[in-house]
Amino acid sequence: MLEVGETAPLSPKDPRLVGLAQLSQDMGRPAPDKDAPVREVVSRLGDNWSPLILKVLSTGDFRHATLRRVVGMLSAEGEISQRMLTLRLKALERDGFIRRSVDDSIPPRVTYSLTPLGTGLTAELDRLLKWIEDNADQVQAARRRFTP
Amino acid sequence: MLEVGETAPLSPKDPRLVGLAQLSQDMGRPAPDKDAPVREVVSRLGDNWSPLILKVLSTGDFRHATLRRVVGMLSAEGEISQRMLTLRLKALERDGFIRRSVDDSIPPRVTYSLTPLGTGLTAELDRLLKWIEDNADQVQAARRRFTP
DNA sequence: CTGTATCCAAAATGATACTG
DNA sequence: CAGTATCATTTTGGATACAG
Repeated sequence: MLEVGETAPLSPKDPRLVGLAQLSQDMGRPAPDKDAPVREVVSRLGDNWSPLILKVLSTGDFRHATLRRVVGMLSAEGEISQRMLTLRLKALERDGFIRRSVDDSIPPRVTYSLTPLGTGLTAELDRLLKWIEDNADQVQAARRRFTP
Repeated sequence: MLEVGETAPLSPKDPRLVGLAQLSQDMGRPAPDKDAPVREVVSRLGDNWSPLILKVLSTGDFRHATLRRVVGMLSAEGEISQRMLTLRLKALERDGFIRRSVDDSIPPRVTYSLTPLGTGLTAELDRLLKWIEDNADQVQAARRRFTP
């Protein structure tokens, strides 16, 4: 019964674990913290629509139908379904990134806009997008180089 | 046949469209550019495991089994399945963010580490995570305030 | 116009067994 | 040890019809 490879190791004194302690905090204390905003927000940013919605709203306020058309025009996925748009908007509103304003005309006019918090998030998002954009060549080069 | 609401508008002179032009570039030229790294990489960052894998690797090199255990320990989702770990690692390797090194002992020893590109991405990711962390209170406050 | 409800297809993930 | 293959389950998203 020999200990092969790394079956047993990972002792508490492993130097790699030191850096991991803080990370553990960031991703949600104890660990099974499903609602940790960090986790959820990042996950939101990873869906196909939320970043695009945020970016579009960063150029001005939009009403539901218009927003849908503009998002659809900019997306590689084609049109966003009305359902998805509603879902995403609601999630973003819930987290305080966008504001939903209704006026009481008939038919009602609903306008979406970024909150200050949403503006902040979008700014961060822009930084990330810019980095990826700046390094897109390297990514594509790596892909060509890659052999499965 | 009156034009109700925003059915017709969005004329070329709409000031909001100006800001959108650049965005259109960023998200993939023409538009239906599915492989645009920007889109794919962001989407990768949005899955539950990739960011965690990157962050763990940023603390040092790891072998497959160890990485799996460490990631599992830090995740709110519990263990990562062997399959998912393999899938994520392959995707990250394909894009040039991590390196897979095999030595020819028996059994083979496979080690994963960040590439310089991966280190850069992780740094950007950290900035974003930090922003979210710093604003987590506001997000949670918004959630409590939110009424469906 | 701005959504909600329902049904259905597709994608992501996990569990398990198996291989070099 | 490090993976692959396969199947079951969950999650996600789209289409459509309908309501205030």
